[in-house]
Amino acid sequence: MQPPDISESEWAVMEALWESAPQTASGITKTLRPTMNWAENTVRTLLTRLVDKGALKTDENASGTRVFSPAVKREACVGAESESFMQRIFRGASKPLLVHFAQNAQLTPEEVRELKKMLDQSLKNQS
Amino acid sequence: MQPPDISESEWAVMEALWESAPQTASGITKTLRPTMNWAENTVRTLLTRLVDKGALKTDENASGTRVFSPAVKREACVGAESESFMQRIFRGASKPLLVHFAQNAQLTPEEVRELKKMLDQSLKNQS
DNA sequence: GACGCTTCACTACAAGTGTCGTATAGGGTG
DNA sequence: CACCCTATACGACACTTGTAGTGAAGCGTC
Repeated sequence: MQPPDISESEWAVMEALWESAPQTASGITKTLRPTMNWAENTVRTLLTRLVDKGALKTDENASGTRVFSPAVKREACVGAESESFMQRIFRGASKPLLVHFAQNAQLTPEEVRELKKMLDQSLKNQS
Repeated sequence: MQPPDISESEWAVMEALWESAPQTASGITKTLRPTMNWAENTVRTLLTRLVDKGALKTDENASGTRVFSPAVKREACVGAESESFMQRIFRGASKPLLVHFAQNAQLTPEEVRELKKMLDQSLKNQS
């Protein structure tokens, strides 16, 4: 049940559905129209592939049209992607990664405060 | 001069060269042998592709054999990859990303201290 | 000068991606 | 009923990636 591998375009589709589900194919197309300017068939292909991969599940709505919903949690996918990204670029060392993002992120003082709190928390939970 | 897109296998090759350059094709193959168990031709293909992409440059050593060196800095590539990763997964918001990694990274108290310092620094440099 | 190893340029080929187009089937409308 | 629109399934096609194999070219040796 590990989150499947989700490609970049597919990710956009997943986002739309994590945001609001279930949706029909044409609904999703409309949702995505402003950002990705895809033909409906493109979206449908992505949907089919995502269903194949087990990332989405389908059902029928009242009028008998197929609707899609996520079958995997966003957090799980984010976690998996992050992990593989970290392996790839930082060979598993999270510190340099955090350093990189800490240096390059434009954070507000507020966010910095929050993050520092999180870091402390992470120490405690580690036990 | 933007860092080109470097695939996963290609990263392994780049890492070897960032670690020590210049190297010959067979040298790199030997360097990588323990981790990736690739045929020399596989490595050569990756090298050719990386040269095509402009990520590597070549020269000849004393004995007339071709040697490869990085044409792009590791930091630049890490930055580019991180940026595109962040766009893809976090839609540009660095905070949730940092939150994610801060929560999931197993950091030592030492590292936490260091990171908190970095975060403070990043605020100052921002101005 | 024929032979064998190293180097290198080409070619190969299956999966996965990005982007659709076509063809078909079912339902609502005049 | 004839027609049109929507929904769905399938096919298509070029490009990238992973992972090599083949064949020629150069040089060190017997």
